[in-house]
Amino acid sequence: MARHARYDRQTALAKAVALFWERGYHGSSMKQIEQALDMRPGSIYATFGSKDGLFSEALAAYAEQGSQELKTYLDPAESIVDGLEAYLRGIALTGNQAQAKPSRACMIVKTLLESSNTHPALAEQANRILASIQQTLCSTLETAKARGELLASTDCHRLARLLQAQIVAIRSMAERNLAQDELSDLGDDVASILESYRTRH
Amino acid sequence: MARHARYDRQTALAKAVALFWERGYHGSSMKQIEQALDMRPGSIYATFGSKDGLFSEALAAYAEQGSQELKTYLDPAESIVDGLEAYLRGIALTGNQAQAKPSRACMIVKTLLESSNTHPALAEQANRILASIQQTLCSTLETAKARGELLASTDCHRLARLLQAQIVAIRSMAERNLAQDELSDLGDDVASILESYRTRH
DNA sequence: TCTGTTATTGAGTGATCGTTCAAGTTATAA
DNA sequence: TTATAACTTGAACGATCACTCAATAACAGA
Repeated sequence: MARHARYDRQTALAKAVALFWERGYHGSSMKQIEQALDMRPGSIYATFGSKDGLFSEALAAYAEQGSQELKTYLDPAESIVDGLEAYLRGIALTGNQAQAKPSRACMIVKTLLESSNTHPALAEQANRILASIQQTLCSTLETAKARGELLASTDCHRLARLLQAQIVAIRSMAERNLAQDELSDLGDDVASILESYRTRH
Repeated sequence: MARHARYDRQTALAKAVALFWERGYHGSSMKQIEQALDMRPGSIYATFGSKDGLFSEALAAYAEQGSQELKTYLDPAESIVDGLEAYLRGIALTGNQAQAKPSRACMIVKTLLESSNTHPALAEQANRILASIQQTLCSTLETAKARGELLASTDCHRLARLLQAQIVAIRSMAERNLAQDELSDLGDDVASILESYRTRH
């Protein structure tokens, strides 16, 4: 029919995630977006509709890659609870990651805190994503409980909420300029919280 | 000598705290600041120097009132650890507060996450405040340990860091649209983390 | 090669950003 | 009363904001 698109949508989105994650919604100007995506305003608006639309898609993409990251800890683990503890310790590590991330804190939480009183639509999306993650954690914990990893008295909904709070906590504390060992100690301490819900052998 | 100032500096600062806490640095325009403080630009710049200067003073004022709030939990408590647990449960409550707060999340954390890659001076200030709070928590825990409230094996520096992470977690989760009982359950679960560091009687 | 379709370009839109400052107002000191 | 110092005012500044659109370029099918 006609001309090919010069830009790959997924590639552009990945670059948008990096910029928005690093600088936030209000902190990222269209000028910076144009530079980061190597696209001119017309192309950006033709592809994503608006700055809001681009941010929204970027946030969704970030959430998807975040849930994949959790899976990479759960899959090779001996047990689900082992995997969850490894995940908590993993996100507390700063040094050993090959590719430096745009920000240490979670983009979803950054978005929630930034937009809750300034941009209701974004806040609602962040809320929906967090609720979805909590539900995923809950299902994971239910499976662990069915496998006998967790005490029969465990309320998985409550524990999922507590677990999400711990993830938020580590990622936010990681944005501070703490020493590596301080942060990994925190990771250990947080991971050990799960131990009190575990069945003893 | 000359004319009186029409504005009380502390009153203006309190209004600035409310606005910045609610909307963040980038989300608050000078127009909104003028309206919130009922001051014209010239007066604002004569009094606070710049938007940055005003925000910086507002953040410091917020930190001061935040540390006072902790004291109101510690002072009447039977023990230090009781007071800390009451504080954790208290910040998880949304309903019973007389005056509605501008935001549920902590302004210091909001500032840290918003400014870490866009406004180094603000991020540095947020970092310093958080380090100072952690030090205060550490001293408090040291006292509790000296009184025999905490296990002799307790590393107070680590526990202070874990405690601060829990405060950050609750306040950030409070920005979600969770039901009141969900949040208070989280407060209970977080408070119970301290129990494992407590001496048994 | 020509035609139709779609993508890209980038100068330009009005609005708003943080900030300035000359002018006006209100007090005190002489 | 007068002079002077302190404070307030608000129009206006250049820069930047998110966004638009007519012109141009690059492809496909005939």
